Amino acid sequence: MARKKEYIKEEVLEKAMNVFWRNGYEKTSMQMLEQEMGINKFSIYSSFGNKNGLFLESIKRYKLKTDVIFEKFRKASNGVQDIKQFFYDSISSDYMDAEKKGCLITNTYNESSENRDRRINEQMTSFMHDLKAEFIRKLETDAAKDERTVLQQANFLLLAKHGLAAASRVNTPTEIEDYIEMTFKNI
Amino acid sequence: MARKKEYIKEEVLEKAMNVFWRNGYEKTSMQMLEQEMGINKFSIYSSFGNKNGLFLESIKRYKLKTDVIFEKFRKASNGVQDIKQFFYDSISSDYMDAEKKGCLITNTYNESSENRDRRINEQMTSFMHDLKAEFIRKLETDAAKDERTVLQQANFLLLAKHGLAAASRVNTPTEIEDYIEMTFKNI
DNA sequence: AATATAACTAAACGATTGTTTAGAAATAAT
DNA sequence: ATTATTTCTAAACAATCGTTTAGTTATATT
Repeated sequence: MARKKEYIKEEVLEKAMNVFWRNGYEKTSMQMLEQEMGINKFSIYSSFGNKNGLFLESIKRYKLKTDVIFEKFRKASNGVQDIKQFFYDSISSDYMDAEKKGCLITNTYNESSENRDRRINEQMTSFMHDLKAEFIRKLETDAAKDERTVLQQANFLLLAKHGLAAASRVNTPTEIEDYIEMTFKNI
Repeated sequence: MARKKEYIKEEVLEKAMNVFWRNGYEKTSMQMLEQEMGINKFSIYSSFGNKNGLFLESIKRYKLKTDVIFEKFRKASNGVQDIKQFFYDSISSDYMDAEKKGCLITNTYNESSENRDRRINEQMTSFMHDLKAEFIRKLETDAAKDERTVLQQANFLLLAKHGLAAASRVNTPTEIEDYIEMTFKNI
């Protein structure tokens, strides 16, 4: 009864996610998205609503993508060592090439958090919450740590991820490795 | 021979610096600056050239402002303990009220670093370089640390400052204190 | 084959960005 | 008091932002 779409929604979404990943939300314009996604603004708006909607879908897709790492992390059973491995996996070139810098969600978190779409904030909050919960679960496997220590270290590791995100943008692999090793030296 | 300025350059610069501090470079518009500085766009441009020039002067002024803390840091003589104290001073309410979040220069560093004015990048690089040099000097006072360890820990602390900048935007004072304490636990 | 509907192209929308400019107001020197 | 020079106000600038819309093209159903 009507014309066919000339693109696959998930394909252009993947491309959009990569643009957001490289440049951040604010620095990504609809013009850039049009070009990189290879479809017209009209098609973007009809498929994703608006820029916020497209970003929201991109974040959800990012979560799916990183879920592989997160599941590996969740299923592992070496306590604190798993967290360290998770840090290394997060910056591994397997799922992140040179132009995609850091963690999309952590980066977004660092962009000024006000005036943002509610649903996007929810996605970020839940991501951070899940991560923290998993940190806590891993830390708790060490019976030597009391509850206060566990919470303290979980917060520390969550913030360390911000340092890692910053590092993966400007520092060398050696410096990044140094940073991770130092972070876990007394955890 | 001519009309008098109706504002004091350093006074309006102080106000501009605070606006940049609160919002970051990109999110600060000339309209906001006009309003907060209390002078016309024409006056801004005749006094500071353009937005970049105004930001550059703001950074220089920020350096002057924080030099008090940095000098205290430099002159102290308790080695690593001084670095920790410097971290605490950096977030103290003495020089930073609730709306100014984190370190202006570290924040700027976290904003995408490309397409920026050369002179601004120089200011930031020199700030980071000076900070790192001082970290190294303090760490070296501990004879137990070999050269490699000193460099490794200096890099770690520099990146930890990014985590602190992120923390000071979203976390509670207790969490921030936890973060600092944990950072220095094994330094 | 005709029709209805969805997806396309491409231009325009109003708002906002940083920057410039024309003209009025003020002041110091003549 | 006139003149020269600087600062002011206020409007406009071109460029870009995210978003919408009018009109054409293609396809599934009748």
